[in-house]
Amino acid sequence: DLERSKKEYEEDIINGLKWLGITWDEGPDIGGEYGPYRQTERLAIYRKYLQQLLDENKAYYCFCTLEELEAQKQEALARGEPPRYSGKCGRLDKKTVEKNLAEGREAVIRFRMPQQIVKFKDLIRGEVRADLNLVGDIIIAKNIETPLYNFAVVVDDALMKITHVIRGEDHLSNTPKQMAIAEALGFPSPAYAHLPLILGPDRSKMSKRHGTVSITDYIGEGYLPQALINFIAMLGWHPADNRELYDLQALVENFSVERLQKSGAIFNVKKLDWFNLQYFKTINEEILIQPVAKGLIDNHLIEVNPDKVSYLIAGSGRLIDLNYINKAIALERSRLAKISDFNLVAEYLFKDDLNYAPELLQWHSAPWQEVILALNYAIDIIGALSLDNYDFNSLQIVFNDFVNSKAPYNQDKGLLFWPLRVALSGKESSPTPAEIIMVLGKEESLKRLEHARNLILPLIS
RNA sequence: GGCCCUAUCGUCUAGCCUGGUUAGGACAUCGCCCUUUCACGGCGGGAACAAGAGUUCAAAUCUCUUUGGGGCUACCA
Repeated sequence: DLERSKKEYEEDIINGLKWLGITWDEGPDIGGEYGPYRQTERLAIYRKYLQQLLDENKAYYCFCTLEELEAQKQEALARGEPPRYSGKCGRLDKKTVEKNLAEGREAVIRFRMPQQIVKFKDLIRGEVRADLNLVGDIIIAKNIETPLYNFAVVVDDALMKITHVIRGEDHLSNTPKQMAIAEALGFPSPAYAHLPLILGPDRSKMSKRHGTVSITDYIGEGYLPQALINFIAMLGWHPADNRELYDLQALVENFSVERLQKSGAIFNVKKLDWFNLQYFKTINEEILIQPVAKGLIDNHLIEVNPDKVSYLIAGSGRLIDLNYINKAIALERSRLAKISDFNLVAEYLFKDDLNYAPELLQWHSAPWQEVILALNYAIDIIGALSLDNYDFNSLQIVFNDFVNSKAPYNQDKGLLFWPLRVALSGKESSPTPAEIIMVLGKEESLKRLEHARNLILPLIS
């Protein structure tokens, strides 16, 4: 169908498969012995076989109008019968057909469906039987130049020497038709395996209305190919043991058709996220820097500095470099399941005007005086330090020493740490203050603490 | 409606073929620990054989029926 064969769809599919790490030996992008591989480029081939069926009287022209067909269909339905073509035009004599054609009447091509019960062995479902009497003479081409799916794939499978057709269960009922066409053409039928469908949360076939369905979209959402492959594989296949993590190679080594599932599985995003986390944990931070920087730019949190090697915090003009981003990633790593989470969870590190209610600074409704006191202590401590000489651990020790030696903090550390956290991050959940300080640096940290203090001052009467 | 496929925790599933399991694992959820918050991590809990009948000493497992779910029913693929 020309409507669907847009170039961008093709590229979408090819890019998605490549991203997943799936390769192929032949295809529209790399050619091969059995090409061409685009159905739009195989029209001459289909025409030849269409003509063959016509010549052998295994197919015929049908001149019935859409209106007639619709009327018949409704009639059949009303009688509670399966709607199928009456076969009327199949009984036309040769002269009439030629006359009609010569007059330029519109005609589709129908296949004379053998009236029999067929059985075939599906690799997943075992023996499947279908009654072709119920199907009727299906249309296999809109005209000699425009073949339809059920006919075209049969020709393709045979000519391309396809041995196994593995596809969705939604094609199960097409299989007998295709086998009948193959037989009429004198082609052998490939082995068939019909996979269960992936379902949306409402248990119906997963589609656009369920949200994200295309690989491209999952790439955009920051998922890792290993996670998507692993997750989808487990949706329809399961090993005998309890192993969960399989990369593509392990899948290839261990896969077996026998262990394929028969019933449809609901696509559970939470589990996909878990798989992603498993692989995300193993990837090196260096690899994350560029994609994360790109995400920050796309979200207008930072912009590239004219010098091209550093970045500017949007709005404030604070200068940061890749090392800063690197430290930020390390800091938030455990809160990330995928790259795109970073913008949300680490926004405060790339945004200098934090918006939070002053009340958030109060640990268990501590009085404002206490909050001010805590902020002041912190400002003194940090102000006296040269952070270059510290790392997270040694800075944490400085704070711990202070807290342990001073009441009331030795009784309730939150009294000190909570206001710091909020002042530094603007949030109630964040890494520990010492960690944030090591990323922000002395200057920006002090600025944020002072800002918090200024926020409170007017509240004290 | 007709035809076809299918049925174990909320979800993905192991077990079913070759009857005898405390019906196992993972995600999610809940609780506890770690802890200044969150996350990570560790430990633990609750949670399923769709229903009925039959065969059998014994049924998730074999047979039948019912019910549920899904797909197809195009001059789409």
